[in-house]
Amino acid sequence: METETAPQWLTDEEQCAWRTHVEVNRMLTYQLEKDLQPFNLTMNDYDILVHLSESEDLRMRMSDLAAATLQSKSRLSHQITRMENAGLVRRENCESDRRGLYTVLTEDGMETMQKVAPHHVASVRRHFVDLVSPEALCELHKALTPIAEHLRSQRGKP
Amino acid sequence: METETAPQWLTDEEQCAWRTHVEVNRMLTYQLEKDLQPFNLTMNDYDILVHLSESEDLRMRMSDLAAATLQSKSRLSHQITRMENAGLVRRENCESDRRGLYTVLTEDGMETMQKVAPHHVASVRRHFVDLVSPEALCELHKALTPIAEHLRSQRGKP
DNA sequence: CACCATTCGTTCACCTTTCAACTTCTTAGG
DNA sequence: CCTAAGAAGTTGAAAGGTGAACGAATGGTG
Repeated sequence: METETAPQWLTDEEQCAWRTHVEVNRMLTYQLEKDLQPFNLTMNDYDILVHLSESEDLRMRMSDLAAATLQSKSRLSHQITRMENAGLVRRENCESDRRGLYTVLTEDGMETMQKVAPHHVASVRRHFVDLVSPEALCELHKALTPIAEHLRSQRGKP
Repeated sequence: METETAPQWLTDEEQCAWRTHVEVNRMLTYQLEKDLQPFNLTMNDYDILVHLSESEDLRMRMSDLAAATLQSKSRLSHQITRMENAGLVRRENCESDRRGLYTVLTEDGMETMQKVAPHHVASVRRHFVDLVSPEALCELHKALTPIAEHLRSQRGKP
């Protein structure tokens, strides 16, 4: 049985919007990464520091952190090992579930965070937020919201 | 002399828009990548096939292709080696500049492209384009345009 | 013309990510 | 309880990415 249908190609407007979106993402990632380099941090490092610093007791379970930062457990494990060696975080056993581990933000990690955050925020402003009007930013957010919801609902499906 | 100024933190709206943007990008990349996997292609592969198929004589210089796909020459060189082994492209000497090489789309590469494109477009629709109204997509595009321009102007600066 | 800075693309050594296998512990069912 | 299914996290090997260094070719300048 035939299930093929004519492909629904993108219209010019759609294609243009799509390509811009992809391009912005790649270039933006590149710039933000570059602006963090002087501090010897990657965006992944920074993201993890943010999550930890916003968590109760400055700690998170490995699995939760992996889910929150959208990466595999394996990748996170290697990543945390590196950050541990750099003194930014430390592993700590979990009493209630002895399979589990916490990643805990160290004093050093917190200081690094506080030192770097202003620069990173400035970078986000310079390359993104400050380049569009508050109204446009709001429109952008409104447009992305349904997409974010859809994608969240797709996480780890077939 | 003191050059520090109070950090311009993001407002709640700004932060929310920003985080959504980052999140969408990561999840979207993940989904598109996943939808290409059954065809044994990565987005990088696909992107290169698109660029080549849209070029005159189905060929591009390495440097131009690297610039177009926003990756380092080194990375592209490895990437093309892999794609060459997969039979999708082939390297060809450049007559007018004997330092140079062309990456040329092969017959196989073209067929792969034509086979995969409808699926990829469907994927882009499913996870992005079709989730927002044409008006919202247009707003999105309008909001991103100045950002894209800014970032293009930053390419390879200090 | 001869020179030297520059460009083109590859390579090497090193780091990061992926994937599957593995250990340890928890938990639901009989 | 005991067992089997499954979750938490790590590990190690293989694949992919980075950045500096390199050889070959080009092209503007004196």
